Amino acid sequence: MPRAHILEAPRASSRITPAEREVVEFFVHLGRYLSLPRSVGEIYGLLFANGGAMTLDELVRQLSISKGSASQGLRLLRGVGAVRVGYRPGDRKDYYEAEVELPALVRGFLRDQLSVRLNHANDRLQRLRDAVGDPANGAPNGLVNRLERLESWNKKAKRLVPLVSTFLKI
Amino acid sequence: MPRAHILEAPRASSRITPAEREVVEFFVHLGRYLSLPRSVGEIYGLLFANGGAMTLDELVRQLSISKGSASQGLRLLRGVGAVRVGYRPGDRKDYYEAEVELPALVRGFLRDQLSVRLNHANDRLQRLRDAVGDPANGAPNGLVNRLERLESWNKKAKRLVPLVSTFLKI
DNA sequence: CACTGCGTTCATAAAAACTTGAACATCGAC
DNA sequence: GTCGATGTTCAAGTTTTTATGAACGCAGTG
Repeated sequence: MPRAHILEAPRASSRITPAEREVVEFFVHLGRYLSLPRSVGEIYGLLFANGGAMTLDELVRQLSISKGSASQGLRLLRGVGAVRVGYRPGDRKDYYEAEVELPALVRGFLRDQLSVRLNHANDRLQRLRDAVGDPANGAPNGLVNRLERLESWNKKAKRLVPLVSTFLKI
Repeated sequence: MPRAHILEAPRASSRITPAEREVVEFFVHLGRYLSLPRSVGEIYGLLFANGGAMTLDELVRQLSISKGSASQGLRLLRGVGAVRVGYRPGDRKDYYEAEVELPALVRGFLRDQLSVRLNHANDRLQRLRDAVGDPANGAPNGLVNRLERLESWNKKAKRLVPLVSTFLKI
């Protein structure tokens, strides 16, 4: 058994700098508004701070998170277009890089999340209005009317999406 | 001890109708996208379905939720402008009513939530950029630059808010 | 073939969010 | 003043979400 160095801290291959820590915390904080897990904010934050491409392994070590968290967090971030994966010839590792262009991010969100949800909500609304229309269900006065109004708002929101896209693409 | 009626369900003073139940479920579902607690969706949903003004007590009974949940949920909903409180002469109860005008709701959200957060984020960003600017903090190459870009996006988002307001006010 | 490096999966542990209910404060009525 | 009705608060219990790490699958390499 080698000599014990009890005061020696667990060694990370490369420690993150105070500046990086600050940026990571900023994105963790920001992520809270979007109900994102802390680990996701940390991963994106470190990739953003670092600027270059990093491997899953580096993220695990430098953030002291588990491989599972890193893998799942990266999947989510890839899913919304917030990180890109890169490859290097003769290297089996995946290299992750933060997408730092807000327009690209928002475009991805509008396209993949918001529009889908608006359509989904519209379907549900139509079915709801029909179900409520049946007199047997005892709908309060004016309810069908209020639901129809909801539908018209939904349509308006759908029209808003491309407007926002245009504005941000500038 | 009175005679037991083991098959008798607990009696609510006035049961909600199937139509109302459907509407409640719709808003619970919708609330999940906004990360709102189930109880909040239920409360808003029932107020929306009902159309009229209801007391905290009625919400508690008809939704079978606790007084605590109802009180806290109503506070949240008041906070974002989704319900209004009304009074009646000679009655100490508060009467709650759903705000069903989307423009009013979104205006409230943009004004009270989004703008505040954008400003908050901007403050944090400026402090972050300054901290990161200090060479002692070991910032990676180009980080200050990326942070400045974030700031410019933040400003762009702020400019977007009135645009959306205008569009929805139509 | 076995072995190793890399990423994913998933049962379980840990943490966070939500709900409950009882205690409390406030306001009028008596 | 006491009493009852009403709404809020908060500690404790419950449920949901997030993190962990061991097991697994897959590709290359030898």
